[in-house]
Amino acid sequence: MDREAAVIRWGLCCQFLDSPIKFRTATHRYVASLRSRVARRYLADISRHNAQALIQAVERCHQLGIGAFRITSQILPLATHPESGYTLEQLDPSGEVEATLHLVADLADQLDVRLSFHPDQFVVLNSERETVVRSAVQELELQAGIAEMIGADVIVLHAGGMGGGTSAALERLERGLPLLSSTARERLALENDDRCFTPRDLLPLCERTGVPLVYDVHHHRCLADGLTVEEATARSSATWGDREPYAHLSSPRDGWSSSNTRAHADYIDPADFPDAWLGRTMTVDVEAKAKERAVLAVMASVGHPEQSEGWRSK
DNA sequence: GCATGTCAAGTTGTG
DNA sequence: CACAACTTGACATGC
Repeated sequence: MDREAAVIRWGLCCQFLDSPIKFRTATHRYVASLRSRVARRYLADISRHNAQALIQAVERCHQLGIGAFRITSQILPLATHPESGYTLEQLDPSGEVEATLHLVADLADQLDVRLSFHPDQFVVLNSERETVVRSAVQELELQAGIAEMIGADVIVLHAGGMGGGTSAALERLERGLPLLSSTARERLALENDDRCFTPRDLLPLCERTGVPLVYDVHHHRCLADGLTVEEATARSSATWGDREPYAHLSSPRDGWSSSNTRAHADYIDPADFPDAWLGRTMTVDVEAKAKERAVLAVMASVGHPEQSEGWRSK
């Protein structure tokens, strides 16, 4: 009978610092200045480049012992833009990009690199404005489609705005869930943020709907709710059922006693790694500006806590 | 080559 | 009321 040892799966967010792997982006203003055939070729180039970069990213993570990778929302830049937008079929009629994305799925599976998405702040499923909700659904569906192709099992979303108060906002969020396809809905996870929604706010919704909670301990420390880190860890982990729980870790750039504790530091201060996470099996995305260097550093320091004395990011 | 100004989107909180 | 802060670069352009 083999029983897997409890272990943290460390995750890198979106980009590399030292490794020569770059994801390209595009701006609407520039694309709009091109003739349509040129624009399509330009965007097709970028999507081919980014799909290849994703293969390299998965390989590089594996080489470094990094077990998770968050994919940039710009992987297919402007895909959902009202004017410059496109479908993968239009952009890539030969299916080359799609074939590469299927290779990513095989590779990530083989190398055991967990892939996720994290739509950015413009994606607000609980907005009071209908048009905003519609574009949020559109963006989530796009990312879900890519997620399905590459085998990403998580799309992490902030709960959104607070218009009308916390309970009204949470109700709107819950009403937004059925607007999603099963592909998107099955991958959706919510994250506590540092301004509006705490774990205590979100856990009941997560427990009731089956949408798991990604526990961001830095946000929780910025916006406390009476739950201890231990309690929030246990309850959020439980929302993942049989799946591996997901959490976020970062350190404040200017320290915990500064006026701005929200900005992220280059590295993780080992003191910020919660004791409650020791001995757990979970994925921890490292949100730090020094990217893979920071992931490797925190892996080493948590693995050898006796050596972390006096260790500082700056 | 290198510096510069600009970039789709929402929401909150500060000045 | 206007604007920065979030994830923060990366891009094309102009010198």
